[in-house]
Amino acid sequence: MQISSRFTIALHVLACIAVFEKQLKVTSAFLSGSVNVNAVIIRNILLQLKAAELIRVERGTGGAYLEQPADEISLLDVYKAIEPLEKETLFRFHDNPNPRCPVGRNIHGILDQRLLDVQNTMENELQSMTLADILSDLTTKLQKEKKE
Amino acid sequence: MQISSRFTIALHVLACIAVFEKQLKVTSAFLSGSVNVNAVIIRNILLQLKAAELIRVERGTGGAYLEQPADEISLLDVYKAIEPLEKETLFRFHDNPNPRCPVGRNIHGILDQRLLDVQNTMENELQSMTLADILSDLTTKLQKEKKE
DNA sequence: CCCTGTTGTAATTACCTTCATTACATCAAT
DNA sequence: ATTGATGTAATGAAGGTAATTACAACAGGG
Repeated sequence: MQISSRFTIALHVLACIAVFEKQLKVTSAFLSGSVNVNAVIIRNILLQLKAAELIRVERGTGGAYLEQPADEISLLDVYKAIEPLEKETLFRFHDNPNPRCPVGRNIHGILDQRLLDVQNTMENELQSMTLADILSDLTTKLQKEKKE
Repeated sequence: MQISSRFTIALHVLACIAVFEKQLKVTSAFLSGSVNVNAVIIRNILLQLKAAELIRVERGTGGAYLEQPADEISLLDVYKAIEPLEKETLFRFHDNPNPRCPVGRNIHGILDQRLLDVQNTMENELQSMTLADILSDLTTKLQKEKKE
């Protein structure tokens, strides 16, 4: 099972806002064109990013803007804004192990901590990367493009 | 989006096999009773664990057995046996970013490496834990049960 | 004040994955 | 041959993803 593409879409959206917000009005239609998914999907993602206070969206006139500096928006911030993980655990657990089996009645307690460790490790890695890193990679790539 | 419960089911199954294989015939019906999911689900998981050479399954007579020592079966081995992500990545990517947008035509290349780093970090953590660790936790818990 | 462009939001649809369930062929030992 | 188990296919329900249509709410310009 994979993590939904809405996460990478959100990163794409944030990168677009950072790059274009000074030059033009970054609307859901514009973002829809760059990401190439339906504008309603974009708008829902914008709502989630706004709820997490990562961006600001102008209601009537249109346009999205970063609400925090790029180096303070970590990939974990975006991940948590987008992924509505039930009970916050990455790993789903089978519901009703048999309490009359010594393994069945203990497996949940045993695995919970270890799987949480795995999840925390992953989230720490996500926290170590910021939108600024993405933007830095991007300018590097764009400069390479110019040379050719 | 969460990782399928088939992963924790597989760990439950392996723990049961390790605990019971010397005492009784560990059949899919028995495992189904301990895990509390349908026997066909168990059988399919057993097939995947067998394909990964983690267990052996007796065809006509029935019964599953560990094919490797518990301290050589890492949680990553189980994860890879169960989750059919072989060629795919943990993070799904939106398909067709607009190549005429400077962000759109570069976002994939930029994010790929960073998301792969995150995935590798998670997998390394999974590799550091083995079935023997789970069994050790289990015996500790069972001894505590006895005291009460 | 109304028109226009945009956001916020609901509803519908199609598709995919997970898991439960039924059914049955295959197999090994007695 | 009978028995008890595995291997495997097919179907259905439930839930999530994403596309799409539709429209109310809103802000600014003419």
